[in-house]
Amino acid sequence: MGRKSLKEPRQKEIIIAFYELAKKEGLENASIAKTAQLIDIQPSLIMHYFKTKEHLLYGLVEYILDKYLLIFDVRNKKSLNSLDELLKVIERLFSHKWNLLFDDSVSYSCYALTFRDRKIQEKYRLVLKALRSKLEALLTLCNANGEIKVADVEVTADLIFVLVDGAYYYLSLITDKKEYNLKLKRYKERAISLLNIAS
Amino acid sequence: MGRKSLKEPRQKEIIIAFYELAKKEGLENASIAKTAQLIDIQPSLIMHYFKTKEHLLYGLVEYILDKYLLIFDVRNKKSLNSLDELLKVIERLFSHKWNLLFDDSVSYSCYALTFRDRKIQEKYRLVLKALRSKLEALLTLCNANGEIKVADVEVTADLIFVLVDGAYYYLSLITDKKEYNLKLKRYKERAISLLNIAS
DNA sequence: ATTTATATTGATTGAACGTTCAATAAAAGT
DNA sequence: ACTTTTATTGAACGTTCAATCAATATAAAT
Repeated sequence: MGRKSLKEPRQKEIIIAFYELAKKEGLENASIAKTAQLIDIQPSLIMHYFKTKEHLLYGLVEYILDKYLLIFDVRNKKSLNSLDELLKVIERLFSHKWNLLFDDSVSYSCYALTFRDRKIQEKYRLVLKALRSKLEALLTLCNANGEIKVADVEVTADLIFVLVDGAYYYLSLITDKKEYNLKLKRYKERAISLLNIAS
Repeated sequence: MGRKSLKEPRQKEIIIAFYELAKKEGLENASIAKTAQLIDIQPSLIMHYFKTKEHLLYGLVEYILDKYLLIFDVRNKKSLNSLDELLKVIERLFSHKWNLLFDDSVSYSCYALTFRDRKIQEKYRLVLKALRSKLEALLTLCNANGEIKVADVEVTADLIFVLVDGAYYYLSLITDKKEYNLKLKRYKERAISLLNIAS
């Protein structure tokens, strides 16, 4: 009995508003009051769904990290062979805009929290490990199918992500489109060269 | 005439205090009042030397970025040949603790500012480009001395920094010392393998 | 000694912060 | 109709924030 709980959808709505605000003004300037104003509710309602601002922050981090894993959702109508799927994933990794909601500023701010918040650190660790595992599995599959020849799939998967993460640290600063695309292409080719694709 | 200006040393003192505070509590929790308290001065004195908090932040970013360039100050008593110097620089790049004052949390927070502050973005761009240029010069020198054989020094210098930046994005999360050192060694060897060192 | 420029203090401002709480509204089950 | 549970409001709390300003102190030059 009693009223039906709106907890889940309301929490998500609040997190999304908080994220939108953080994208516009920076995570450090995103407040509960402003978030509430954005979706026309009272600040106290946010406190009702998240006991503290810290919990709201946890919600945001989870929301963002969940998006990371979507990179591997490559499926579409036509069933791809494993190599095409792998290449498509790598393509996505280096496109970085596979998700329009992605925001670099907020991402790095959240990542910075990792160093002072154990829970957030653990969340990140899990996701980054999961990403590597997924790529590793894909490499193993392609290996078995004789499409690529990778000696150590763990090392290679790791290295590809190192390339991706390192690439964007620098690419984020490059405004010149030509230079940006040239560098991006280089990095991507470097990653693909690690695969030893069977000819 | 009039009193001698203390501007430079005082500003530096304030920036360092602000940095220490940011290291402890996170950049987003570092305030002017707390900084003042740390070095036993009035908050208004900080406002005297930095018109706004924004300017204090600029000071901090410059202070941090200046440290980056110290990686290349490898000189000591014995004069090294160019290859040894190069290897020492790479060693440092992958040690990441060449400077005890370095703090990852504050670094990523500052980097996040890049996306919403043009001036900070420009500062970062300049420094990251300078770092690559310096490594490039070193590679060119070693090439000329026949110690290495690098086809495109620009591409290689860039790639080494991509490896460094990408490596630490993941390494920061690894608490297990063994795994940390193993991964670090891998990344470093991968970078060195790009050099084609003459045997 | 006086002038001049800078250093530093200390009080104060208004706005924004996260959080609390009591009160009311709305919806579900009995 | 009554109970129970959750949703939501709106006012208020004390604290901290960046910033302002007038007043005083200090040190150099004349």
